[in-house]
Amino acid sequence: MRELVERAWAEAVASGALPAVPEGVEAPGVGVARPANPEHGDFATNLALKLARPLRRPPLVIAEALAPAVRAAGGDLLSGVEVAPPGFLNLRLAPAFTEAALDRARVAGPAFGRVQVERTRRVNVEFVSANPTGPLHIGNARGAFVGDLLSRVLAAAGHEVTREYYFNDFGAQVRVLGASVRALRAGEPLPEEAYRGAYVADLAAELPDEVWARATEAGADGDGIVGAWASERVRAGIEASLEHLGVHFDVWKTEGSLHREGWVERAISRLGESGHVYEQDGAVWFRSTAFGDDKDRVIRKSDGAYTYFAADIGYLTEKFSRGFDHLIYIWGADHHGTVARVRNAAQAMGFDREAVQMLLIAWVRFIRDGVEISMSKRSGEFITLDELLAEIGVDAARWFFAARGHTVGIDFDIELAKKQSAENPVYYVQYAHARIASILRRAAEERLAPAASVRGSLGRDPVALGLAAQVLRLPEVVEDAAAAEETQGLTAYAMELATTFHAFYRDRRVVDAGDPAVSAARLALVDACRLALANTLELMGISAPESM
RNA sequence: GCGCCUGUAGCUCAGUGGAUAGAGCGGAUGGCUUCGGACCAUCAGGUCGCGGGUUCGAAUCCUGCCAGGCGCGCCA
Repeated sequence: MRELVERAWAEAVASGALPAVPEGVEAPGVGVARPANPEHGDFATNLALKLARPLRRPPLVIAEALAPAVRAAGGDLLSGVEVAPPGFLNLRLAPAFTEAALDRARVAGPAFGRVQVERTRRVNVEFVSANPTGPLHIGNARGAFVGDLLSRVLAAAGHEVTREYYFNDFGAQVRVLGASVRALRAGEPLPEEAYRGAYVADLAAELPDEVWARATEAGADGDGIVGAWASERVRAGIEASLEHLGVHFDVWKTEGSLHREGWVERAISRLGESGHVYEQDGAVWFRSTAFGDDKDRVIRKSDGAYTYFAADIGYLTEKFSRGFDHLIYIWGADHHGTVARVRNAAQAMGFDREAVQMLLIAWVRFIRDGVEISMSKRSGEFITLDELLAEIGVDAARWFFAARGHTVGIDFDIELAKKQSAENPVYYVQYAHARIASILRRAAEERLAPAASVRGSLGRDPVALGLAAQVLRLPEVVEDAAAAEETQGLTAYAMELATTFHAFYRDRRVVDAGDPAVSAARLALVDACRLALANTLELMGISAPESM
């Protein structure tokens, strides 16, 4: 539709109906919106308002001049082009076009709503990335859902998406976990800094004798041996939890592998080639200030060990070497201080810093009985993701996070969520889907089937056309969601579509054995609606039940 | 102190340059002998944190305040 208006604009200029935008003045972008008010048509463009300034003419005059060109460009696609003060052009779709589009949507089936954006990318989405020292807890929930939701949306827009989980498989945390398990197994008191959750006791009980023997033999190094076993055990549990949420990772990457395979060393020398690496006080530094950071950053400590940041830059080069042209990191908001240094390093190594993007996920305060739940893996006081989802359900949780922007802090009242779950909007949408499925079953009993094509059969019914128009918005909703890297548009759309359907159901009888022609057309329409609901829910990883 | 994020209905949140600022929950009232009442309809509820500015037009952009969160390590 935007293209159509742009084409009309170009032709209006070519034919002399409108003056061209003067040299040196930036031409405005064409905005096409879906008016909230049905009287304003199916689409509206503000082009005339935008052109008022550069052309130095009143918007209404421009709109009048533009209207015939839009009419001509629209051909039989548009049934109406109206000028409305203060200078909007309101466009109305021809029923025949809507009918044809609906037919195409039904043929596309599960692919309806998937789009192919002009510039597709190979995208790496790294998320969760919690170190395997304990089960995922509710603090990890938001990142897991946001990363998965975003991955689904990007894939639906035609991008090639790889979901990646990064974790540390050696180092202090893993040794502490090992020491904790070891102490419990030996019946010794836990070290001061130990992990204390019930899962630690479970691990101690499950520790194979063979590992235990090797650890005992190794003495002090035994913590690492037990830790390696325990962290892999925990990691597998994390993977199982995530799969249970419908979150599947394509790649599990360890920090250790980056060191072993030389990525860290190579990245540092590559960084050195840019001249932004220096030594001071026995440590190796990256001159991050050269790119606007407020201080330089240590890559290798004076004791010879690499910092976490060193692994970050090694990982950057490793990711780019795999051919990704867009790296997305889903990080907790508390990591925002590290954003600049990583992007700076990417730039210094000659990568496009714009291709490296961090999405900072704001904090979620989990509240039960009016009290915030504090979480600490060390103390063992936390609620696992599995426990949370057993309480409120995967579908409700996914909806909850999909409906909110990732930058806003959220209060998640668990009791309230449970109490409201029966009234959760997600069930409203699922109900609409189940209701349509029920209608289709009922129709089959009456020996009525959806029409193969709705051509010529909806055109005179504004209620049917209204539902069809709502159904046909899906591809544009997906495109917008992918472009904005946001999912709230999907939940809003699903709600509106369900509402429109329920109103249609109230006003129009679908299954009517006395009028098979109308029934067939309406069955086709509601089936298309069911398809749009199912595809939208699928995009969010939410089930679309046939009955409930 | 500096940096980033947030502030919209009683609650939880959408809306980031357009037409009368929306939804869900909660509240009030009404609606099936007929395709699923987990539904529908109507009503109440707003200084869009506050003040300036830009614009034909600002919740949206700029700026100064106020409030809350997070960060500012040779930790990870």
